[in-house]
Amino acid sequence: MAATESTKDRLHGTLDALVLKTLSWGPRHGYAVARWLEDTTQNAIQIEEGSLYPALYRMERKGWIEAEWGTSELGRKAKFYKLTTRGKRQLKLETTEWAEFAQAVSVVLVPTA
Amino acid sequence: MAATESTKDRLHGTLDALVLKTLSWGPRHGYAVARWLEDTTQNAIQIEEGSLYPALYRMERKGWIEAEWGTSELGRKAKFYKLTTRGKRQLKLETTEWAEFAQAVSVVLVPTA
DNA sequence: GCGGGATACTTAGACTGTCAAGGTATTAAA
DNA sequence: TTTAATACCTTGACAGTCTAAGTATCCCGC
Repeated sequence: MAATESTKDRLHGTLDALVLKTLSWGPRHGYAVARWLEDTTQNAIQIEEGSLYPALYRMERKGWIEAEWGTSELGRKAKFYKLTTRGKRQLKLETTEWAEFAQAVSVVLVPTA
Repeated sequence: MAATESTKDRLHGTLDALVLKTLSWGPRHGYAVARWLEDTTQNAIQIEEGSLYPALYRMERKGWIEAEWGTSELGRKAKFYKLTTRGKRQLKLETTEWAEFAQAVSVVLVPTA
């Protein structure tokens, strides 16, 4: 509700890159990934759990990340994900693509120049 | 194929703004909208017809644009769309949202600053 | 005058990724 | 003992994109 209805749609095809980038700072469990993204973007980006966990499984299947059970900072059971080599490559690729796409959209939407 | 598979996904929730913006320069028919966007972005943004026309119908239903049959520059029957007042408002809104979203994503992906 | 290519619109169907909303379990605080 | 925060998981719905196929017109070259 807070963010406008359509804001969510924009995550399409970008969520993966955001999660990969978050993990590039070191292993984290899912919940922490979501918190970190919200904090870092001052809630501009909010990730629903129903989007996050499926995304993590997806990326694990693709070999971009690896999971391992551990203990969270607060002493709770948690699954820690870490970036693989392929994940790093993928992150690099998606970052470039995002930059190009964002640039193109900006050219259209804000052409005042 | 040319653009990576995920590039397309990024259009999600952005296509409307792009089309509205295109029409803000004056009425155009669908085909011309697609051409203009491709030209302006040097093919970084490619719009499939199966996405474009449904998007136009959707926005017409929402009252953001209005259609009128006319004749194209090449003397062919074509449906010209023009922005309504509500469409202009919507464009403004989506432009702002896009800027915020893109900013947030950039903060995450390119934090080197 | 005939075929091919660009123009221009339409629609059906599949797919994918996000979301909402529910659930489990543990821990700490109230 | 009840509440809230942490942490994970799952189901089902939905929306918007894509692929792919079709219609029709017009122009050009041969």
